[in-house]
Amino acid sequence: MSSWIRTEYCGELRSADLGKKVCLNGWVHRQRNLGGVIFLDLRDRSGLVQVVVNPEQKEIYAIAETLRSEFVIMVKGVVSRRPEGSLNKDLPTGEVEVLADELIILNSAKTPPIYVDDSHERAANVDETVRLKYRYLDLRRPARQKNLILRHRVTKTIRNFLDEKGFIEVETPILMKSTPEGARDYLVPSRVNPGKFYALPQSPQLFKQLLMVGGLEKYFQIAKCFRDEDLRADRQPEFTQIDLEMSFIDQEVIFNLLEEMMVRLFREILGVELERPFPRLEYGEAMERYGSDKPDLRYGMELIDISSEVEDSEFGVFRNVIANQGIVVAITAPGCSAYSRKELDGLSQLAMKYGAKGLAHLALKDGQVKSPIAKFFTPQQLAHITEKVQAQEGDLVLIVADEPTVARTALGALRQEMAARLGLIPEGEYKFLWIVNFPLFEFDQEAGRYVAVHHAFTSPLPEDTPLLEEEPGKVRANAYDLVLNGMELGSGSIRIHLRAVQEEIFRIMGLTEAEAKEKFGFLLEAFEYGTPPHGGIALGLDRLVMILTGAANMREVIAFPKTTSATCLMTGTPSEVDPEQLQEVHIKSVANRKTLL
RNA sequence: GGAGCCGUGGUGUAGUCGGUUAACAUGCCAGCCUGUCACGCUGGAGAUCGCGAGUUCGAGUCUCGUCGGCUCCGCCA
Repeated sequence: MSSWIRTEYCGELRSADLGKKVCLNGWVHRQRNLGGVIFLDLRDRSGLVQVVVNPEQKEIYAIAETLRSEFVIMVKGVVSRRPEGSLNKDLPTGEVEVLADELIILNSAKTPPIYVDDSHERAANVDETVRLKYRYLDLRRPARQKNLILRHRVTKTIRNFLDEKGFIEVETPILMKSTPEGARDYLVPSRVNPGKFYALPQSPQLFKQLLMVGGLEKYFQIAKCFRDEDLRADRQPEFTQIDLEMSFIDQEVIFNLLEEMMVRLFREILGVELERPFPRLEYGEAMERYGSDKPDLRYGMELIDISSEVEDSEFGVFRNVIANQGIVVAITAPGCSAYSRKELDGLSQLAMKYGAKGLAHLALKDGQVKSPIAKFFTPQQLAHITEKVQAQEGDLVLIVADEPTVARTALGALRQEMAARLGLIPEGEYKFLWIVNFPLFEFDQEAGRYVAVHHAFTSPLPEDTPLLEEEPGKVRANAYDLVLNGMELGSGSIRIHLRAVQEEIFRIMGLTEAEAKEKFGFLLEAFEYGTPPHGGIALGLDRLVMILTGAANMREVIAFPKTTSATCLMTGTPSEVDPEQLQEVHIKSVANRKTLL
């Protein structure tokens, strides 16, 4: 028998191929046995084509009768035009069919526990537990493959782009040193160094800076990163960054590069033209106007400070908040004046999740302002408020009074919720922006010290460096975030390249000289050997692909993702290991001791 | 660490006020059917209702616990 290796992909056959003798490999997507003729939908990565097996072909007809879903087969035959009236316009290959004259079963298959056929929603509706356990079957679904193929095109486009721009892709270690600050590390015990541990990188940060010291000048990497923190829909414990770093540059160089990269990417992947330059927003302004450092600019509904409108009112809650350096902020939800008590309670609970103590509201209906708190305000005060927030008849004004960050964050969450409920978020729009001038430090109450907002290697803005000594909390950072549609897509900074500055930052963060030397001595030393000014950025590839595919969850764009509890249902990761293995790496587990106590 | 939602044949769901035979669709198996394409028709098998306690004459249904999944807060420089 001649070769069974495919000559064509199923989904690519067209009328132009009529008369061609082809050999196909793939999975039986569906079998339709009409009692005489048998139709097979044969599926491979490229799509489906209909195969016809006629009873006259006795040998292969007998085989075709035994075929079941997901059997792996080889079919040889001639591409033929379908008879008049039996064309399928819903299928790209719908004008043709393959008349089988050879058919062999390469492998049989048990009945799949999930639907591979996603012609209907049922495939996507199968419980995710089952789909994660049988991930290899879930991956056969065209919708899944589409995401992975798009992801491939994204990384390919980015590699080409950065290569054209003179970047060198360099791999950095996966086994590296645990460093303080930041997320929890995944630890790997060392067998040959008893009691010592490697850590998996949270990002290649230090290595990419050392590559700049090493004179590479332009580096990038599609880098796996690991953070042992709790998961979210857009957070996996291992994820991928598009990581890059450049020497002899400033912020503008990075912005230009990234904007050009995004323009290229959205054009090639989605056929969407992005507008440049991307808008820039100061961190403080973003918080004030949107209650978020990653605002979604696809809709308005901005936060409005009404502190001065309410400070003279009879409402004690507002007055107290203002007296204690707090603020009163509001948003206007158009057309929501008829919200029920229950709906308002729901919004109130949302606000409280973000630390707000409550949520006040004003409903503008029947030409009046209706609200449980209306009695504390004069008609004139109410008019001032509704005017300030530009509320009209039929609108609902939501008000949070609290310490500034809490008030804004809570109301920012409400802004997002209301926009979603009211359908104000347009699909197919991509609103990029840069957030700039982040604070360099924030004071961590729990730790009782300053911690870096971005990371410890971020340089302060030159004009703010005089403040380092006296008021570290007021120093702004040479750092920036790239935000897209309310998602933090990337984060970067111009780094410190002077030893003295780096030591000062460590000192402010509460590291003693000895600690700094022990943890980061190699970096400090490197800075003494001609380190160029440098900076860079890292983009979350998974998040980028989520937006490009419209995925609601990161699991949809990762081939083998983890569950919310950081496990893999297919392989059963993580798992216990043999006591011998533990002994070899000098580890004794106390996991069970806790439960016994 | 905390909150919420979910868990019923392979899969997706229904299951009333707690009432004895757990329903429907799809998938699966068998038979019939020569132009279907989510083929059709007929018949059949398939569930101790996630697990464990408790309340009750009686629990898929109520209570408590536990496990798993998902979403969110904290956390994620």
